[in-house]
Amino acid sequence: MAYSTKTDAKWQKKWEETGLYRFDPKRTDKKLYCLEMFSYPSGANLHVGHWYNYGLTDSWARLKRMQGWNVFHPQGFDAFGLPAENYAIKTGIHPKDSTYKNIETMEEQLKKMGATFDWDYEVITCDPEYYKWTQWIFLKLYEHGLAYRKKAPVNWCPSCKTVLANEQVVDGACERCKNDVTKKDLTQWFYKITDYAQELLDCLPKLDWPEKTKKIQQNWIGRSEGAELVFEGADGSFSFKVFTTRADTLYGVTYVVLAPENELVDRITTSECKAAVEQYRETTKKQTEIERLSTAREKTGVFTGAYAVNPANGEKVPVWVADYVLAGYGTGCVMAVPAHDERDYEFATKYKLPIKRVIKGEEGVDDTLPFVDDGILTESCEFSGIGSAEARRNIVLKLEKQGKGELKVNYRLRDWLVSRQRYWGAPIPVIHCEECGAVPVPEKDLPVELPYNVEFTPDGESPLAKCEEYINAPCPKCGRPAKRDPDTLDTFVCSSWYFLRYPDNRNAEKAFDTEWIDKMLPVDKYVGGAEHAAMHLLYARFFTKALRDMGYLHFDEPFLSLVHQGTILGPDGNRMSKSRGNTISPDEYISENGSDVFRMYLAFGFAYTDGGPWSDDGIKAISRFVGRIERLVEKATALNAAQGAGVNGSAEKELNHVRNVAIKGVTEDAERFQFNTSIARLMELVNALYKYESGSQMNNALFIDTINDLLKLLAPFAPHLSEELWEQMRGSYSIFDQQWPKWDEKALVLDETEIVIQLNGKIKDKIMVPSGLDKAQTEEAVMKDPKVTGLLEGYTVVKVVAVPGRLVNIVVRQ
RNA sequence: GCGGAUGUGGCGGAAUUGGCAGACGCGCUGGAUUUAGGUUCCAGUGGGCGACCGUGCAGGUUCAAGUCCUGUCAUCCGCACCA
Repeated sequence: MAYSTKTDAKWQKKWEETGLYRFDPKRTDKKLYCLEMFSYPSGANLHVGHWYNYGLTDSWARLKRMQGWNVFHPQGFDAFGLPAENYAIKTGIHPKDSTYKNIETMEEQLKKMGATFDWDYEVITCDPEYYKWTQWIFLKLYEHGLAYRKKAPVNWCPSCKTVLANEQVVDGACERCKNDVTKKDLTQWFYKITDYAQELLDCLPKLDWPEKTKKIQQNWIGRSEGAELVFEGADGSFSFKVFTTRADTLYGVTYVVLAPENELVDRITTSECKAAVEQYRETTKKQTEIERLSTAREKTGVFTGAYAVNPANGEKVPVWVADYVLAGYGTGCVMAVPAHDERDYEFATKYKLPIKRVIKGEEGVDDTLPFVDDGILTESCEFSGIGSAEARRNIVLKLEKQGKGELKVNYRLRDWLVSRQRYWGAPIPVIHCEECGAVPVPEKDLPVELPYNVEFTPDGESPLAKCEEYINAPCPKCGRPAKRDPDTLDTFVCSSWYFLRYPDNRNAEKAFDTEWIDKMLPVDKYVGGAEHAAMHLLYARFFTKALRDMGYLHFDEPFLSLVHQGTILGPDGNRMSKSRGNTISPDEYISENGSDVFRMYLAFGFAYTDGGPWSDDGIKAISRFVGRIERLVEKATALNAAQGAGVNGSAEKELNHVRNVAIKGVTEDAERFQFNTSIARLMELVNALYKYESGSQMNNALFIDTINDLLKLLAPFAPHLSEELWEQMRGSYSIFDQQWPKWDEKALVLDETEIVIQLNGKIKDKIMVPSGLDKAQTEEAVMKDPKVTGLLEGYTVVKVVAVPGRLVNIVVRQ
């Protein structure tokens, strides 16, 4: 019977019945935690991306298993989120109902993939048993000062009366009603990830992660060294700090700028300027972040009427408000040095503010303004004549003595806003009491369960706020009537610790057992999309470090080794999308060819981390390859296995050579997620077996033995097929309990090696020499070869470069 | 605008520390099997008649460059004035 979905079903059943992939909790010494980023349970079937991520990582896990590792390979669902809630608003189907239904479908599909997932350890983030502990972590963070409340602007659609996610704002307008979106300040919960900014940066070099991902995180954290300087109001009624990396340009400050959102603006704006400033602030609110931060746009701003004093020289400079200054970065105030900053230069030119040079270029350097490089100070009192680098330090040190400045490291990273004005998420376990303020829900009362009966229609309030039986609760401290926090947690919170829950998913007493997860973690291999390079991966690292500092675990990093799969594009080379009509549905291909053919095509047709365009022709090639293997097994099972032994003649040696090259190649390539070349080595082995089989004499034992190795090497990539053929070869169940083949170094070396002969770097000929010659021997063998002496006639040899086993380059002169 | 990545036959893609460019496969060509088509099996296949030329383009380093250096172009992806 040829391989088909029937084969898939047969073995999936047997694997399940025998519990083949069950993790053995007793063998933690050889544990290997292999994890793919879990998925959102959408209503649709598994798409090619799921297969590419899960199918091939599963192949890697199978390889590791056969190498003797006790692989922990769990799976679960990131089940809270916006799509289910939007779906509910549209159709009236409750998010809980649709989500659990989708999970059921998806589980079924994932099982059909034939992966080694151990479903006993499944985690679903919208289960109260899970989010109970998401809430518990919130309480712990709060207890340790890592969760706090502050005001922050949200996108607000005045017409829908609802808060919008960035992706729901299209060109400054509400996605649904097309009205202008503005900003609204709400008091919201934050996690203090900035406390860990430095450590998150410091630990990056040690991680076995793609360099570009580390770079993204490094940029996201954005450490910059500079200084905080104090500017006082000219009338002495106020003061504020600015952050600058260019303290050396302090004497060139001709104005200062506050972010429009800065609270100081209200206090300092003079009555004559009030109207203009207010109007400017309103316009700013309507800008989307993209518009506001666009470089193409002309800079705008207004004068507040107030003046501040330059702490270095006592000069009076005007205070402006402009939206090119961001409230969330640094102090939200900037000292403007138009002569030495492009943005300030542009702004000053437009509003006719003075421009004062305080830095000269070194000898011969073009220092036309704006001159933003380091140079020599000028017009800067006692600092004139010294270099920028030195001045940056000295100027701050001088101000420090007067209490007007200090050296300071600033990070671009902002605290993580976790409040969402949504229903379908983990409720924030806090009760707001008029007397006692924000009171955390006591641990014993967790989980704060999400009520089922709520009104989703957006009307300006969090859906939970309108649910009377939910929102009203007695204050845990004083017992008086109070109200629950109406918001839910960002779904990134749920996914920031699921890998900690997997190994201990049934624990009803704790989020996880410390001793146990210290054994099970860190995750040894984490595989998922590059789009999570900044946020998810940073948040998960932060959670790990925070929980470590609270003593709940004792490792520093959650994911030791990380791989990003590439993207499979449509056949036209574009990103797959319904609107383009270029989507590929795995289901049709699988029912026609079987899941292993589909998986192997994904393995063979692409460089794993690059991805690329889909091709139907590629899948046919794999189908053919499977047929070739089946016919080999058919031949082998008809043979008398007792005939023949060892590796003797040259044909046998050649087959054995290819076999060992394949073992080495597959072992090393699959290890580093280079599945395409792994399959190529298997194809070579199959070709060699055909060639051997067509020869005049056959050593049955060698042939059969080689086929057995072939099947083992194939097993990770085509698990059902290999298990089936292994059974036909009368191997004992299961092939996945067999030992991974080891290669024989001796068999990798042929008797003779081909050496390339180059003359002045150009290839002229090739000769065979005995293998294993060293440099001098290679040179000798080549130089006395008649072919070479012939080549050299009429030339003078200048130099000979010999590379053993590869080539000899002879440098000659006429 | 800034940052990152990529660029190799007709196509997908291979090439340890710089050491035979194009592994493996698709496609194509030819042959065998077959009544025929398909399937299967075998062989050939970067370009050029050739000396030679070929890894986006132009330089450079080296006995030797797809690989290292400088510049440049194109495509894709992130981030958005970071003071």
